[in-house]
Amino acid sequence: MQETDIIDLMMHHGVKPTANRIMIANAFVKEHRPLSMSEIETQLESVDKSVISRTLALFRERHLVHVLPDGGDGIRYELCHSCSDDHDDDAHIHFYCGRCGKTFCLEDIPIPEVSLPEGYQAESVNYMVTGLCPDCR
Amino acid sequence: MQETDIIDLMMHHGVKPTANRIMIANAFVKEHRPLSMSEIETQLESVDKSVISRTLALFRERHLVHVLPDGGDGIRYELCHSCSDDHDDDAHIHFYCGRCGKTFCLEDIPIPEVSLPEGYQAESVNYMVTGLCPDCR
DNA sequence: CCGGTTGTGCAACTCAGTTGCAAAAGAGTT
DNA sequence: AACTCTTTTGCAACTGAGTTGCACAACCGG
Repeated sequence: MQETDIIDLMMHHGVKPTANRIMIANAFVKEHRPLSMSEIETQLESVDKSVISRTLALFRERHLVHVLPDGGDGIRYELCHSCSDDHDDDAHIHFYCGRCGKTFCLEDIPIPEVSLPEGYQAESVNYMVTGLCPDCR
Repeated sequence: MQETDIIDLMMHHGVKPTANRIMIANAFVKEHRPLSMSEIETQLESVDKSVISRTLALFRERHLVHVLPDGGDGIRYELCHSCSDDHDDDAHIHFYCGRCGKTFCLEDIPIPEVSLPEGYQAESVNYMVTGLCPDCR
């Protein structure tokens, strides 16, 4: 993805593309995997954590990123590709490596569906496999 | 499950059954769903949070509970039923209600398996559906 | 150039969870 | 029971991730 594409994406979601925001969005493109706030903080030393916090909140509100549970204990943000501007859609499984702590998207693997018991109404599904990634095996 | 069973379970996992620990384990039996630390804190006002913290760490180490991501942003602990004393096993899906914030075990629904790409080595799988529970619909 | 809106950087704050430590409770021995 | 050693408990202090308040800077339309 080019930087111009990112800017387009942000505009399309009603987010003004400032320098900080572009850097943060670029971090997702560069790593190509869901990032935690602290990972972004480490990667972008020059950007204050308050800016990162507020930017992620904004991105989330505008459906530019969505949230998924970290394999460890927190949450991660993933750049939306197929999400519309008012609805999140994230249909692939994720893999959390217990050694390096990274989370990967396995984009080719759709989440298998299940049928819920009477009364439960699903909105979204998260499928997370924990184990060792190719680099850490 | 009777209180004597809980004590047996604890003994079997090498955990000395003190009054506090029995109360904490009972909370899981009573609620019959994964609990967060703060939920336990609320339910057992008389038990100090440091005791809860240390007890959960111990339970976890001895495979009496295992951990799963909270649908929200933290983690929850679930009493192991089928886990051996040195290995966790948790093969059913979970449901997180976005309104009341509770997490439910759907014990009858096994997690559908997927085949991972070359190089990824799975250890455990978590399948979490978010939505509205029967009480909150 | 001006005035209003939006974004930024710093410091202060919050809150869940953890840790240090001394007192209390247990368990085994004589 | 008295003694000693180990484990658990309760309190207070600490920690760290994340958020918020606020003044200043950047931006934008007229």
